[in-house]
Amino acid sequence: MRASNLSLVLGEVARTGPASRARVAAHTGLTKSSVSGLVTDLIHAGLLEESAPAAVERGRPATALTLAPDGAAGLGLEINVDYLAAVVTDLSGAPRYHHVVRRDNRGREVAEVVADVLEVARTATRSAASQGLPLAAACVAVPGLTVDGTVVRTPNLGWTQVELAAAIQEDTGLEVDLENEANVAALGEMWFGGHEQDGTPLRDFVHVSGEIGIGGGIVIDGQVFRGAHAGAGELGHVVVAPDGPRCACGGHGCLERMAGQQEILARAGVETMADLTRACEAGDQAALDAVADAGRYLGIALASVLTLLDPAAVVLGGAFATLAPWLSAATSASISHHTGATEPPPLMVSGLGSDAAVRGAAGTVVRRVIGDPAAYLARNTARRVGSS
Amino acid sequence: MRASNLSLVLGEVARTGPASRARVAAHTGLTKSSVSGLVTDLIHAGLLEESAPAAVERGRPATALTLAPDGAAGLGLEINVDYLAAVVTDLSGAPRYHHVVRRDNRGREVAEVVADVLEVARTATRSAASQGLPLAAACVAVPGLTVDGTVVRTPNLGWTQVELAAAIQEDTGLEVDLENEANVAALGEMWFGGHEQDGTPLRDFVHVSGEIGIGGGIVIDGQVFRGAHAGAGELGHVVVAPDGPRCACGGHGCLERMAGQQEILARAGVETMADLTRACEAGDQAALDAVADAGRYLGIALASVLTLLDPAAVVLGGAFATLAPWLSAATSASISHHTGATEPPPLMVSGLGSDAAVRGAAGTVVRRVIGDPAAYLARNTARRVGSS
DNA sequence: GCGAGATAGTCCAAGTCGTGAACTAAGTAA
DNA sequence: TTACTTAGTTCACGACTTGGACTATCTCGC
Repeated sequence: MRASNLSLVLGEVARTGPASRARVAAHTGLTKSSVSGLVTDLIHAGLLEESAPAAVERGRPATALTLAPDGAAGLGLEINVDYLAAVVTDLSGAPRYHHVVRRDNRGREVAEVVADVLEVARTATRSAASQGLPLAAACVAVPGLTVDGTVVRTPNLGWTQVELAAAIQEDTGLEVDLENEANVAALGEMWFGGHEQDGTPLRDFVHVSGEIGIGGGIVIDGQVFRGAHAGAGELGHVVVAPDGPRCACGGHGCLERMAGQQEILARAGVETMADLTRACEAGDQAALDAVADAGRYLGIALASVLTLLDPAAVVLGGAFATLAPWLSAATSASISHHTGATEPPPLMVSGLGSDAAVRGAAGTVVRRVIGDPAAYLARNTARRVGSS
Repeated sequence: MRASNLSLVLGEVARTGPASRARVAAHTGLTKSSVSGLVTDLIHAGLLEESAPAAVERGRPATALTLAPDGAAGLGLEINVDYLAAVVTDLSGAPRYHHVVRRDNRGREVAEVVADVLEVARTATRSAASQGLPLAAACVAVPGLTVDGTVVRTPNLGWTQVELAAAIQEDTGLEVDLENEANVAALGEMWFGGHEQDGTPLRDFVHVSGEIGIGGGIVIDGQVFRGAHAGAGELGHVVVAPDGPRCACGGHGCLERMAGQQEILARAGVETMADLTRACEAGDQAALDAVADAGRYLGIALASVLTLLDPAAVVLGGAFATLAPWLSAATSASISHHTGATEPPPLMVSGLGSDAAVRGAAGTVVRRVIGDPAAYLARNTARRVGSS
């Protein structure tokens, strides 16, 4: 009904940029009159704006419709092993505020870290308010499994059963959603990474995020693939060495055990990722071998991923993006060796690096507004009525 | 609009069996009056029927609504390596005609096999007509990759670029859809296999169909997962032995190369699957070892599948269903060893065996009618008008 | 066996929404 | 200036859903 048509119109403008009512009508299949009505509603709601008519060839010039720069905004937060981050995004997805706090959160009290997150969130909220941006909701990227606003566990932070969403919601007054870091990173990469294939944006791909652990985000037809219990995409624990050593997860021969950061650093004989990069740049053979080894294992895992999921591309993110120059050749060779495909999907390198997850989290919020503007308006007007 | 509401009502009856208008209204969220209107339309269209009122506790007894047994029917066809099959299914999914022709199709001319398929289809069509079942469309299960009505390739039949859909369509006058055998087998298993989990039908699972090759069907939220180029689910070519031998697909160490029928038979030292089953029943150690070995490899592949896709269950079909008694222990152990999960998803055994694919194909047709009855009616009345 | 209560289903007036045609607005090309 | 082209609005109509009133048909308790 009208709700879905509102989204259709708003989504069309969001996708294709400034558009006239007539073009929206043509693209969506609705009639000009319907679009006219829907557009006036969206303008009154403050989500759409008219801008100056563009010069044209023939006929009456079209009045361009654009997403209102102060229509609705999303707050993205990220809790990670060695940093916290916040981003505020407007309807178009453009970042309007960006802040990162570097600090190793391993071993710290959960309450302490949560307090830091609240502080970061408050500062971001104030910035949004001062810019006149109404926050629709917040989304938090967490490096672990989340269910219904609760962090079930984060392997590398050691959290279990933390009611994070409620805490942030109480403090900021915003609706809060928790998401797996690998999943929102994949979405961020899709929306803001600028990847294209045959001229159209990527909508089916696998994103590999190599932070301390190895995560994976599977995106199919523009949607994150979550599986039955929200546990899908755990690329780090695909079996790449059936007779391999025991992994922290309890399995044997997992990718993370064979090609995780700890393993690479140990084999290369260096301490930090920065050291490793320097060693590779200097042509250190041990470092290059260690990275190539990891690339080979990654290729084995990706070979299975490609045959099982048939994605259109693979995007290397996080640490793997940094190591790509010395890693991707080995990975590509390994993929070819294990799939026999003459033309495996392209191996792309992340354009956002570590920002992908926060930006994806913030983007999730505004995409949800675009996906159902009626719901956003209903909530918003209801709140106004309630508070008046 | 009305189209989606018609489907909502019809789908409710299809899911929950005989239901009163009132219950449909309560379940779907529509009002009683809307349901009344929609139901009269569906009855006039011949898709729904009123049956005798059931005895009740208090109040006016409800007139039960059931799917019309002769409302619309689907023709399912299957072309496989060593047989052809046809099934006609009524709206409820019940098979009303079932015919299998056993014959090894390897090495035969494509045209010959297609002629056989047409013959099988004609006989099925006649049977449907004599039962008063109006066929809505046909769906053909093919053991290979299909795109847009064309069989791109079938590894074990050696077909390439066969315009199968057009041929069948011309001969039968039905709309024809081609599907991958493993995918429709998974759907058939879901709809007609009787699998349940916690009292609700399975909707997220992986179906392993071990015929001559090893295929996989991934079902997520009741939908087949196809990937970007319709090539997803190729379980047979997941890497289970990174240093293993070359597979026919060009890769190395694929599951099919390590645990396919040929490999098992060779290792067990027998000629046919029937021999193998007998040997296992007799307790022959070589046979038992061969099957257990295959089970172990299958477990490695499934471990990766479980971590990547997080399904709620795994269903063993085809030859693996037959071998399950001697295979599943090894598979379960191997899964546990490689995932470390304390409670991996249950390993179920197919209830349909080799019938899963044809029944799934026929079911696809009627499910499509239920999913969009308005489209079916539009096509049907248009045809009637056109031919009158 | 008769009314009260309960449940199923229909009917109808009201309101919502998209459609399509006619119309107005605003430009270019000759 | 006229013809043509494209953008956008207005409005009557039709298709649907809704909600309430009304009818139908059963069980239960007296």
